[in-house]
Amino acid sequence: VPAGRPRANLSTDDIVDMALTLIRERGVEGLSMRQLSGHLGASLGATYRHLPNKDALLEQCGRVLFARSWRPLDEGENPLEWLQEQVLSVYRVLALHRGMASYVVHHIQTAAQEIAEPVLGVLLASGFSEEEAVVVGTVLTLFTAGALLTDFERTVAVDTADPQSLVAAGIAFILSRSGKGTVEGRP
Amino acid sequence: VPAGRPRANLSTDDIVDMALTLIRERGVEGLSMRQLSGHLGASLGATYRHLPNKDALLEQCGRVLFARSWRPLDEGENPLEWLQEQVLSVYRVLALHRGMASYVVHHIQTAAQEIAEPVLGVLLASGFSEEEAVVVGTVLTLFTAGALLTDFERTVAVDTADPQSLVAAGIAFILSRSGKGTVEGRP
DNA sequence: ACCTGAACACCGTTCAAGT
DNA sequence: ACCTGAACACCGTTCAAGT
Repeated sequence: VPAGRPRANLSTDDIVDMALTLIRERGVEGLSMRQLSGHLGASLGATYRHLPNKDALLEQCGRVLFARSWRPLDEGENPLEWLQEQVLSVYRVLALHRGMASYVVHHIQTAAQEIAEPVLGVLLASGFSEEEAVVVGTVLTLFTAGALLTDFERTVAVDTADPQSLVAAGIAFILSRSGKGTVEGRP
Repeated sequence: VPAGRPRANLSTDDIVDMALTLIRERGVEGLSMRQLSGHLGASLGATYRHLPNKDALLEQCGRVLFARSWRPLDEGENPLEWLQEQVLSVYRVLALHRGMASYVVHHIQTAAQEIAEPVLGVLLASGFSEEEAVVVGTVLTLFTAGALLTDFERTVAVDTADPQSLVAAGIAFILSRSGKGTVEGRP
């Protein structure tokens, strides 16, 4: 615990920001409530007055990381390109915060509806049946989760291509199957 | 720690088996080296003489769970049906051992080559290009990993269908895209 | 009213001391 | 030679005592 003078005006945001900084440096595994409080110049009790426990802290960190890396769909934008960009964006943020994947994935699953609607729109418009579209949504979500959770850079097809283009190719493949030719553009 | 008389002839297999029993009852989170040793009727030091640390224990547990649920491809069997069966088999074992997914996924990724070869064979034979086949393999692996790691029963399309048929539908979808009609049977 | 930090009940891991 | 379990250096969490 580094030197720290007592400190008032500690906010929950300060705590979460500092936690994310420490996670970037040492991973989630290396984060302790004592060390965190020390870096904030606050006491252990002061930190616990803002958060009921460590798990709640990590949940909030996950939410913040997701919010930072997630851009909502612009009107008129191609939902498939948008989705591809979002997955890679989340992927990059997670690569910098070891151990946070499972906390961020939770928010991705929460955002599943936000994702599903525009994507299903395009799929239906390009020839998928409604039943198929649901399956495609599931495959997309779980593929994304798998890519984010497995640290697959080290384990899947390391020599073939860089991870980003592999993820991009995977998403493109999943979306490329359609009843009437290739999926492109909006409805 | 329950009553336990001192014990000789402690084997690594005994330790791993007992660890898996305790994990089945209370999850990985609830497993401690002290409690494990107590249930084995052994001392903490005795347990550590068989394993360098807790992580090594969990790695071995993951390997054992994988071996238990994995059946190699029979000669003459349809690789795609086999793969589908294997994914569901691993899924079921993991549902019984909370928190072990990440340890078992490691072995699935190790087995990726064993999976990839026969599956790619079928895909190539049914019209995929070699390049596409690599992508399909990646999608399959990451989809599977995602399904196993996210506890998706609770978060994805809960109302639509049971998890098993969703996984099955996902795998079927991924494999259904081919250059010349539906993928079926062996080459 | 707010904050502190010692105290509690645990961890994983080690290793001097016993047999 | 093998085993034990107290000891060490940590945890997350609480709450009496201070200001």
